[in-house]
Amino acid sequence: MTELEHYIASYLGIGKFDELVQIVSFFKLSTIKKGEYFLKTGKNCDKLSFIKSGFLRIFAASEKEEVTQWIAGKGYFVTDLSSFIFDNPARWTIQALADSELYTISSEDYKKVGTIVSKWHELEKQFIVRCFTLVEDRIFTHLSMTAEERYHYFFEHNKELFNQVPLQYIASMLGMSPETLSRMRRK
Amino acid sequence: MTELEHYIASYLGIGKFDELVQIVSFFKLSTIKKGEYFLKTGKNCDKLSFIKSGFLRIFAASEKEEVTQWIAGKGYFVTDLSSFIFDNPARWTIQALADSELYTISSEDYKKVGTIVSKWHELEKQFIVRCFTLVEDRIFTHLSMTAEERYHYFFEHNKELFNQVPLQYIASMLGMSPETLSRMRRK
DNA sequence: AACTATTCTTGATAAATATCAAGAATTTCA
DNA sequence: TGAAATTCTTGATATTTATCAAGAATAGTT
Repeated sequence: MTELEHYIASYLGIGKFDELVQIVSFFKLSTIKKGEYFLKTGKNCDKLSFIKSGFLRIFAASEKEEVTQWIAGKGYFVTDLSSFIFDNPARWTIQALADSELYTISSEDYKKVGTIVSKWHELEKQFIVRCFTLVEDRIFTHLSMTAEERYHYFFEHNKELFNQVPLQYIASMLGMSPETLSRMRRK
Repeated sequence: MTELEHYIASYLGIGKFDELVQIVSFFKLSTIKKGEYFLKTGKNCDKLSFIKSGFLRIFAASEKEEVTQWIAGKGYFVTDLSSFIFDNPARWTIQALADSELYTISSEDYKKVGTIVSKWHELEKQFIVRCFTLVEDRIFTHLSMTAEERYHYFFEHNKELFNQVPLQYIASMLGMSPETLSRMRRK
């Protein structure tokens, strides 16, 4: 199995191997250079990508500053889900934090998958429910933890990010100032 | 159209009226008294309810205290989504904050809907994506707003809660202490 | 209505976190 | 490689929010 087959099988639980191969064949490998934009707020997000290597930052502008919603690395899917599914204007801007390799499916091809794979909508739903649960958990961390606890929790689960991504973005994503993150790291 | 038909049509966009009527027929009206539990953490959540009247609080125990994740009122659906879809043990406890009327569908009947309504999984997926987007927005409020801004934002959008629900739960849901919420209200 | 529970408010104080400013370290790029 | 730009750290200080404690207000119960 290729890497992408492996990930899609484990995320979506595609049972039949020939279906899996068909799905994967829709994804095209491309690269994006550090600093380039995958998506800008207001545009339509017509693609869903799987990160083979590199990092992408999902963020939006608030009144005062940029707010980093998430940083996605190897093995993550990236898209503006609402824009991708409903053809809304995107709420997020997505930018490469490093040269990255992406397997990308267009929304056009994505729609075809439903006609090819039996139970696709069921599997897709289940995948989105898992995403929903993760985001819900993240709210819980904001309701029940201090900044320092969030830092530790995140650090334990995402060590790889800390050497490869500017810390200011991690701070924003954790809901604290860069100075505060810096001080917590010292300990 | 009944109230429930109206809500389900607007949330899920069911096109065919006879399908809508069939779906709604699975929902049974029942009542739950103030203080009673709709669901307890660790149990299986085998039902999805629509609130006709009243309020339910969704919460979980953290190390220190109870953390209120959300308070649902009239017009909301309540369930532990992950438990309902995957038959996991529930992560949330759900308790009535007032005598409430619920339209409830069992997970058993819920599964039948997929066989009755064409495009059900598609519609269901779209509904869950909307829920995902709402939760994502909520994270954004924690990353970009102060406690006071979150209070104002929430108050503007949920005025009805403030007279009918203990404020300590609203405070918890907004990620602040009850005293802080009290002080903000004074202004 | 009177008693009890619970919830809410308020003040005093402590703790957590943000802001500002400057210098150090690192990265970028010509 | 070296200069410029960006990012990170650190200290001093301000602001926000939490905690503790007590009394006031409200809701629940007999």
